[in-house]
Amino acid sequence: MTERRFIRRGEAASSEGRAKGGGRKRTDDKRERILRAAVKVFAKKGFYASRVSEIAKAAGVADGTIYLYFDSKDDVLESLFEDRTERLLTALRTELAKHEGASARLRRLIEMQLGLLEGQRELAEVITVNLRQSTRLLRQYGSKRFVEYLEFMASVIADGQRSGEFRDDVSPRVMARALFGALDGVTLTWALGEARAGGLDKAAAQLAELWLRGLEKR
Amino acid sequence: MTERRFIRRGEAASSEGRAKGGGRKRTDDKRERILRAAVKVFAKKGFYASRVSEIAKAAGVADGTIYLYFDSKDDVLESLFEDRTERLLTALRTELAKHEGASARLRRLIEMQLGLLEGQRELAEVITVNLRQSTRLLRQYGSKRFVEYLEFMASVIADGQRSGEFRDDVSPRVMARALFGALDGVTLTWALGEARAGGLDKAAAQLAELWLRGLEKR
Amino acid sequence: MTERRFIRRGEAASSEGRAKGGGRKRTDDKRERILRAAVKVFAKKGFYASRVSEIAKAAGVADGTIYLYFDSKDDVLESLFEDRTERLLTALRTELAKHEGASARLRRLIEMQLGLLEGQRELAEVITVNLRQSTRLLRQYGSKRFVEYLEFMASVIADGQRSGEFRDDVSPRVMARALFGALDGVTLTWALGEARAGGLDKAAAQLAELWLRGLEKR
Amino acid sequence: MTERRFIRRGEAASSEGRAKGGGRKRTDDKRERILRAAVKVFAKKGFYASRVSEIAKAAGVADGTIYLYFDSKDDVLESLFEDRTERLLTALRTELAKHEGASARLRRLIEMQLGLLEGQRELAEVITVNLRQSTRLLRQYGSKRFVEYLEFMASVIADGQRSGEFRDDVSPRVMARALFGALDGVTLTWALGEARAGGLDKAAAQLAELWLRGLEKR
DNA sequence: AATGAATGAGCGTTCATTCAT
DNA sequence: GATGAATGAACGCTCATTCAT
Repeated sequence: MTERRFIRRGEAASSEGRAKGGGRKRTDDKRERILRAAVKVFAKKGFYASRVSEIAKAAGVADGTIYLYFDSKDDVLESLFEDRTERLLTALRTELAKHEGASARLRRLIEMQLGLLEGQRELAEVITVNLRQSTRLLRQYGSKRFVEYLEFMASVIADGQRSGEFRDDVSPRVMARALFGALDGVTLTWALGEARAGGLDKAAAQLAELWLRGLEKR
Repeated sequence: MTERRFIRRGEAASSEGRAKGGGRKRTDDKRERILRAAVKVFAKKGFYASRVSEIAKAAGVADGTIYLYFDSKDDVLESLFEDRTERLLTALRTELAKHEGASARLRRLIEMQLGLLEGQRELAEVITVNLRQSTRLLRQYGSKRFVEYLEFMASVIADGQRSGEFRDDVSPRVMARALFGALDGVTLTWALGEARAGGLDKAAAQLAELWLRGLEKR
Repeated sequence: MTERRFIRRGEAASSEGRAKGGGRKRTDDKRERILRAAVKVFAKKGFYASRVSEIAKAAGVADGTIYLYFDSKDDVLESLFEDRTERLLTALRTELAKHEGASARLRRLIEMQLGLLEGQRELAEVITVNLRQSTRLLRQYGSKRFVEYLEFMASVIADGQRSGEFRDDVSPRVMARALFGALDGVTLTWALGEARAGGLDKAAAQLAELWLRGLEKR
Repeated sequence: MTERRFIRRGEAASSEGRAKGGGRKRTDDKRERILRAAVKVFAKKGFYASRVSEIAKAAGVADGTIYLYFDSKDDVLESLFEDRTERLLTALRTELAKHEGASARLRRLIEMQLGLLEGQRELAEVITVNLRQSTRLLRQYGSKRFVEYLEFMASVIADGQRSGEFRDDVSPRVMARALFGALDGVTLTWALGEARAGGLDKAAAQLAELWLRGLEKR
């Protein structure tokens, strides 16, 4: 709920800001329009089955226009991923700063990753599924942003270990990968399945509980 | 280690058995040869970037021969996935039957899923990455075998809840998805990264510990 | 002679008209260029032995361009046939309107069908031979235009019966089919043979005489 | 009716004769079986859309077996055509010998060409349609047999001119081509259409009448 | 900047033919 | 002779990308 607003607000802010600020032309809208169209198209048909012309059509621009904003089809997916991950990361950093204690922060992180996607089924599909479809993305698994995101998760865990809240006999990185995988797996099933409202929120509560108990020092 | 043998043994058994039993021709070899070649090629380049002709070459057969055993390129991936999942499932059932208690069984499951892939980096890549590249596979996420596999995981958890070993305030299915995701995420990072020997074994121990504590009733 | 001009004029008119009228782009030229190339290629090698790439090369366009104007290779043949039949039909209607009496009109029709192909050996070959090579064309034997053409022939005969010029104990449709077959057979032999100049004109005279005597009421 | 028997008898005679006479092996049956299967398959799908394996299946032999009796797929069609044309020619020569006068003989010829195909829709389709689908057949339009057949028709007309029954201001060869085309056109329409019983017989009567009047000297 | 017609390299799949058994 | 698994050359079509306007 609240979380989704971060993204909305973010998007609004960036485009309005730019348009008004005057530094950049309104064409920034176009970039964003293309990305939004790409989310829809990729979610519906998958990266490989999606045609550049379909994205163009969905975005209301000419095929060639896409190449004014992106280097290639791969770049569209990559940019999409980078862009959305950046937003999530920004929102996370802002939000987690408000919470004290590794446990509370990890719980919030879990809630947010899943919460941000509730109601954004298409984006969820793209992130969970299509991410693995671009050869380039794969080979550099992951993009800078993704690595950054994982490192952020790991740092939350490491902080907890340092403060004595979490067991320190586990690798923060491995745990971060595992946690991301767990969240990703749940999201994937949800997105490809019925995508029931509230489904992810419930899952978030259960997962947070499980993970916190699992990491708890005793 | 031990686990890998299940697969090896399985393969050997099946092909020898058939060759001797005489029911099928030696062409069974060819199907298996194609699947093994596909693992290599898909792992190296990804499903979409892989060419049927490359698989054929790697398998030492003509391009057309592939179509004597599979309907399409998609079908090769699908069959590969079904086949390997079935083997894993069979091995798991055999192995878990030897253990008492949900905790012991869940730990063993985690060890096996990761253990079976240690040393089989290519297969690991195919299963974790390429699985999400076939449109057909995606839309039916997943294939019968995959659902069967997830259900098997859920049943181990549900058994633990029934016996009082595990908390019963979590959904076995959600937990199964999350656990699979966690294992999958770890495997993916391992496979695409350095794939250090013993890496997955260590991760398995940590994950088992975390998961069991998280599910533990108290 | 005179007749061929109908086609020439028709082509010129249509493309000029479009270019000037401005409704369509110059791409109409391209469609026509492809059709003309297809006539040459189909005539030389037959429909099945003709390669799309050969047509493209002969037309001076890229392979893919053909698919901007036609759905498939089959569609090229079909369109070719429809297009040329329509032109013939239009020319016939214009010309026959100038003649009084069923006999005179039938004679003119025979002269025109053969006359239009004199000097257009390739088109003759395509129409007589390749027409029967497209599965789609076959199954719908024939296309709307072809049926329209046969009906037109039948109507000329039926008119003659109504006016009392022709015997009325024959079926106009059967006669139309037979007459078309006769003209087609003669054209085929001519096109595949020496295609001697004036050959079809002579044949036209003989066939007109034979057919008119055969249909004459007495 | 009577006519069809020629073919039946002919077929029976040849295979029985050979089987009993002992000179050739029973494999001649196989050749004939393949040809009959080819008629069915070619008629249903056209030459190009027909698969050698389909013919083999329809004939109840292995794919490779076909190559023991024929050089290629083209050769199957060619042989089929040659074989059936020869039978028709033999039947025609036998039958026409019984009739006096060019008119009676030409009428009989028309009746027979159409009559032989009544009830043999598949063969009719193959002869009228598929004949034009083999590049090789086309280029040698026609095969020896076909030319022989046309020459036979021309000779009947030439005989009539010599005896004074027919006008001598037409070319027997052109007339033969035209007549064959007329019969072919009628047959094609019939075969691809409803193929109503008696349809060809009626058409034969009308065509014979028309042609004889058209050729009549007066 | 925006367009969209044109490009052409690239690939999955087919199927006539072969040949070891 | 008969088989049918295997072959691999061949091709229609697609679609990401370019570029003249």
